[in-house]
Order: sequence, then structure tokens, then C-alpha cells
Amino acid sequence: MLPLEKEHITNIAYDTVIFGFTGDKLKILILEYQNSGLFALPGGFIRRDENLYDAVKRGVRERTGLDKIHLEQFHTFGKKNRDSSYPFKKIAAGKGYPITSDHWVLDRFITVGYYALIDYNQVKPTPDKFSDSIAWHSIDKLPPLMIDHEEIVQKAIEAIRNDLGKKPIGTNLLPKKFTMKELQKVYEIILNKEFRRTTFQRKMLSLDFLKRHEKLYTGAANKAPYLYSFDESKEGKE
Amino acid sequence: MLPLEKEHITNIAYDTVIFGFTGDKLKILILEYQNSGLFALPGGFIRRDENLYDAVKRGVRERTGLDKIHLEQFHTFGKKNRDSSYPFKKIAAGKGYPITSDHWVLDRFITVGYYALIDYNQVKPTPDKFSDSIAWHSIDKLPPLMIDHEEIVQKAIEAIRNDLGKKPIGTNLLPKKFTMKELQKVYEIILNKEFRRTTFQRKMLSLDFLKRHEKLYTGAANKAPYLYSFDESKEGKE
DNA sequence: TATTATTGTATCAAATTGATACAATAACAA
DNA sequence: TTGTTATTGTATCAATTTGATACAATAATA
Repeated sequence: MLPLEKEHITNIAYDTVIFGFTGDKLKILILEYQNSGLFALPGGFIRRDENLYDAVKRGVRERTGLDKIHLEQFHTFGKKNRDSSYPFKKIAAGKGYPITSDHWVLDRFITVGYYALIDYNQVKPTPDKFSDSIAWHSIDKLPPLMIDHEEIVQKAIEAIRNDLGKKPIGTNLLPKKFTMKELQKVYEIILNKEFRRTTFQRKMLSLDFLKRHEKLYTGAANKAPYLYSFDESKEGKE
Repeated sequence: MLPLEKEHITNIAYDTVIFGFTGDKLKILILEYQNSGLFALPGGFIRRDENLYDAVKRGVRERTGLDKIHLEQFHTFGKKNRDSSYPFKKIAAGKGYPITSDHWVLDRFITVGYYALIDYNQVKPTPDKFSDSIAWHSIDKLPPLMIDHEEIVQKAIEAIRNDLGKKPIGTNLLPKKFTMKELQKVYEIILNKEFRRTTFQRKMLSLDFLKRHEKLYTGAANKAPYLYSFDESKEGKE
């Protein structure tokens, strides 16, 4: 069944850009609607008795199984021609749901964009009842997305670029313990800029928010790197 | 008359934090509703056939008379208890408008926050039909604002702090020509941090986006400072 | 024990910023 | 005209940060 009007506030929705880091690439979760061949960001409606933030959190939890995630609002999209009538009609038709042309989900929608940062290896992507699949896609190789979702992704990337260094971006994309090389890769991908290994390491260490742990022996025939974690007693410095 | 439901999209509105620089203080425009003693940010509803951005622009134009203004969206506020039923009932009662308890303007509202930067001296603040007065208030001495408008102001200040150096903040708060001292004051107030005069001047000049003009003779018994303007051929560097 | 591909730091040069000094005014008063 | 005073614009040198390079210290493996 389609979502009920009386339970939700109308004309406003949210969409989430859920980032994960594979150790090599930044990826985001994209879902494909059933019977439509349409790719979209995971999004949803806001219940009348629910804070906007909680609605987004619920949506991310349902799709990833994760509860503690870093969520950050970045932009609200309000062009007058923003509506989902094409995809919703297609979905409804495919499922055999009745839908009238004045149904509230077909109306104009303003959407609030959030980005989420999660540990890629902890996630089990789970499709919702309207989507066939939900899967990771590299940000430099996305399928064509519906409505303005490509613009939303671009704004999300700009936002995380802007927040890197101000908010704990690295912490949330990386596992608890990570190598300096992995941290550098996160910075390079987000800022789209390469760093000199020695300068990067010196700078990060001088900022004094990393805790050094044991070495990581991978079996490679060379010097093993140290593992680091973010020192929570020194937050907000990253 | 109250705004009509059929002309607007429901549950969503905007509020604007309009900044002006007096040469000494950062101020924002606050309006006071008639018959209510309530202070609020200038805001409004979005017409069904209007882009969100255009709605905000229209609102700022109506209140300031200015058309070319720097508008920047910064955050959307979506707590579940956000509504304007108290002020709207008070206004309607004062004006003798009939209003039923299920009127759309009394429902829950999500609001999109924008900040505007304008040249303080170019503005004629103009009250709208629901407000007695609209006036400049220094950001460090605001009256108590309704609902969550104080939080909105705080977020706006954080946003402009964050954007300083990335977006043309100075350009839009200062008149066409200004002295280095005025520019420094803008930076100091926004960042809440003092700068050394000589270092600030050297840094600004080295960034190569200022054009030097004639000197400003004020009658003061000391060396006259140069006037500067932002060099539009070198934008985006500020 | 030699070989190879890293990793962690040291070192020195280059660039940026901090701190201070000082000459060059613009009005006014003597 | 010549001091006087409060700025303003730059120069100067020290301190800090960043860029570039070198090199010793590994971790497997031959």
C-alpha cells in the first residue's frame, strides 16, 4: 500500500546520500524501484509526530541496519517542478495499487538532503517494499538518477568536502582502527587532490587527535604500518 | 486576510536572517507582529507555482526594497513541535480575522533558513501587513524571538562564519568602496576574533582580489586610508 | 643473508605568519 | 611655516608551517 496522507506531512520529504569507503573508492547507496528501471536515492516521508531528523534516521536504519550513524543535513531542494509523479505512477501500476491523479505523493515535493557516513563493512543493504535492490555505486560511476537526485549527490559531495576537517568525517567512514594510508586515501578522494605521503603524515600526527596502536601485519614483504584510531578525548580537531 | 491554502504548499515555509553591517556592528532585521508583542524573523510561505528560492527572494525584496541581494540557504528546521499557532491566533484575533483551529497556517511547519547579505545603507525596511514594525537589531542584543527563531539566527551566524572566505561575504555587506579597516572589522565581527592590522592588510592584498582606488579624506588629523573595491575579474578568492 | 617494497622520520629549503619598527601623511594649533 | 598627534602603509626579521628529498628501519621471501 502507498503511504497514507493522514500519517504524514505533505509536500516535504527527505533524501539521503549514504557514503561508504571501500578502502579505495567512495561509494553511495542507490536503490532501484521495482517495475520502473528507475534509480534513486533512499528517501522517504516524514510522519506527523516525528522530528525531521528522526525520520531520516529511521530511513537509514531500515536500509542499512545501522543505528549509530553520522547524519548531517546539507541542503534543501525546492524547485517548483519537483515531483515524483512519474516514478510513483509506474510503481503503483506495476504493483497493481490504485492511485488517483490527485494523490498526495504525486504533488510537488520539497526535499531535505542529508548525508550519512557509515563503515562500509558493517552494512547489510536492505531493499524496502518499493525497491528491487539497493546497492553500492562508486560516486564516479553512477547510473542516471531520477528527478534531481544527481544534483543532490553533487551537493552532498561538496558538503562533505566542506565539512572535512570540521566534522569527524574520517572517523565515521573508517573502521575503528585504520592505517595512515587509508586515512590519506579518504582525504584524497573527498578533496579530489593528492597529498605527499610524508607531509600528510606529519600534519595528521601534529594535529594530535590520533592514537597509535599496534602494527598491522598483512603478509606483505615490507615494513608494517601502525594502526591508528581517533582519540575521543581530543575530538573536533580533525 | 490570511494567506490562502490553495495558493501555497503546506507544511513548509522559509525564514530569512537579513544581515547588514553598520561599519561597527552586525545587525539583522527583526519584525514585530501587530497586536501580539511577538518578535520574529521575516519569513513567508511558498506559492505552488514558485521556486523556493524565488519565494525567499520575493520576501526579502518586499521587506527591504532590494532586488539584487546575496541569498544563501543554510539549514532546514524540522522539529515536530514547530508551529505558529500561537502567534497566528493572536494576530487573527487582533485583526478580527476569523480562523478555525484546523486552518493550514496553524499546522506543523518545517522552515528553510536563508541568510541575506545587504548593504545596510541602501535599505528602507518596510513592514508587511501583519507586522507593526521591522527594524535592525544588533546580533548581540536581540529581543526574545518566537518559536525557534533564536536557534535559526545562531545557525545563520555559524553559516556565514563558515562561508567567509568561500563566498563573497564582504562584497555584499560593504558598500562598493570601503577601507581596509572596515573590511577587517567585518572579518573580526563574523569570526569573533581580532586580527593584527599589518598582517591582515598584507594577507588581503596578497590574495589579489582587491582593487585600490583614491584615498578617503574624512577630515581626521591623520594619514588618509585608501579605498578598495572587490575586483570582479578575480572573484571567488575572498 | 641479500632483496624488495614500503613506512617512519630527519633534514634543509621555501613560503607563510607573527611581531615590531618606522617613515609618510592629514588636519590642526602655535 | 613648523610642530604635534593619530593613523596608515610597508619593511624587516624571527618563528612557524609546508614542500621536497633523503635515508634508515622493517617484513616477508628467495
